[in-house]
Amino acid sequence: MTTRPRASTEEVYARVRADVLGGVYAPGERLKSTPLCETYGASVSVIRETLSRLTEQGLVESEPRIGFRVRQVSVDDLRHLTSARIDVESLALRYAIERGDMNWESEVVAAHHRMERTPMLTADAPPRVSDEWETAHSGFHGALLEGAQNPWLLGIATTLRDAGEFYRRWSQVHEPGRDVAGEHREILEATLARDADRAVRALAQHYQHTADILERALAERDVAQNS
Amino acid sequence: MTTRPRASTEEVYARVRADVLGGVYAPGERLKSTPLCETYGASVSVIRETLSRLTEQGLVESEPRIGFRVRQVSVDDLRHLTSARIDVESLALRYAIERGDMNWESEVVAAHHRMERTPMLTADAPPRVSDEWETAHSGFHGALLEGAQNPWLLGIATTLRDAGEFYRRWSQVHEPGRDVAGEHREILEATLARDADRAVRALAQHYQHTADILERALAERDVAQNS
DNA sequence: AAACAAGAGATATTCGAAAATCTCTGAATA
DNA sequence: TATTCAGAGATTTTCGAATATCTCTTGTTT
Repeated sequence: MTTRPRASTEEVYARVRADVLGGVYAPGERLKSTPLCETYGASVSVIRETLSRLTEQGLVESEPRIGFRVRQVSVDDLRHLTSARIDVESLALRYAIERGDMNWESEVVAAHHRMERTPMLTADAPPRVSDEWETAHSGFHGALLEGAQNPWLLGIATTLRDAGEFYRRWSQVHEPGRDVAGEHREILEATLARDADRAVRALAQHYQHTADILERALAERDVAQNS
Repeated sequence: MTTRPRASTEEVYARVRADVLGGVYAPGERLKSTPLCETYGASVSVIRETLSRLTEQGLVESEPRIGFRVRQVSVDDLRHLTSARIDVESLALRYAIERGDMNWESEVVAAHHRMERTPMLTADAPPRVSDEWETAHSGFHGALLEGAQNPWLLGIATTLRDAGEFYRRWSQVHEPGRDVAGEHREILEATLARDADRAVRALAQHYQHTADILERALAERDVAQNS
């Protein structure tokens, strides 16, 4: 089995994207081509293509003739994003609960299990949310919506999730008292019980809770910056 | 007042995008760089950047190392698209009706007036839907959603609208008996009356009606191709 | 005849230099 | 002192040639 070598552009694109999403660059930070070329070992065309793709996704902002920068964050934007995300994912979850078959259910259960068995925090000091858990978490929410069987809806949900990821990774907050596992269990149970109202309520609360924590962190950061 | 000369990339991008959306290239048609370079008078990097941006939007499909092609269409895809579009726009319209201020109302009325006063069909034989009307039509639906004041939601709606535009322009069907103006008036009236349920119902019917016509045209085209 | 291999041509991709544009500094002017 | 201007340096943008890859034809082998 030969592993077809990926096109360089694809690889560089994936790495830059992961780095932007992973908080390697600060919101609003300029992304100059020359340094990026060195960092990722690619030529200016490849970097440029990557950045314009990310711009199209809203992860990067571009001003023609001036340059690219990581997208800005703000409390207002976070609120809009959260609202849109809750609305769209609720929609998709309802479809999934209505239409999802046994195979979908199994995938959801599997994804949930994977997430539960992945350690959430790293051994660092202070502890960070581990990349593995983030992936598993994303996988669980993705699996839930998969049942809606509408590629357009899924695509939209993914875009919004990525934008949310950006906020989350950047702030790297975590609330000690929060029972995230419990929130997920509630979503899972309601979904398997095919109780759409209850599942959607749980999902919305889950996202709203996260957003509230992020918003507080964001506000604190702004205060710190202005002083 | 100096008109800042747009970056060439931006101009080429806009032209290619308009052409893809406008049905100049058939769904599934390959978009080879060399011919495109000549057509638009740009170098391969500029064309490539344009195509990868359009790929990110879902208007163009790309297979690494093989090339770009105009996105495929299918009855299934149209159904998914329509469903997502109705759901998302309904959401946005509800917010708009709930939150929109007097200024928004005025914009909606203005956009509607503009559309009503623009001739829908060209003088060609057979008559086509005029570009001016398409623009005005798009403007009306855009103005409606503007009141939701959520950039994320608006962005999503725009993406879906563009994809729909692609289907519409490509098939260029029009139903002689259909009272499009009446459908729009109903949406407008219900919106101004702040009757969300009625407005959303009218909007959904409007899109579903269009989709049904397109679906029929699409099915006929497939039959014609397979024979 | 079918399957495979080699090679020519077509095409996508990558590169780095050339050109265009922007930004910032410091001197000249009002 | 504030404003304007010129120019050096930094940066983005564009270009077309060089390279890598794919595709299709033709010929060879089984």
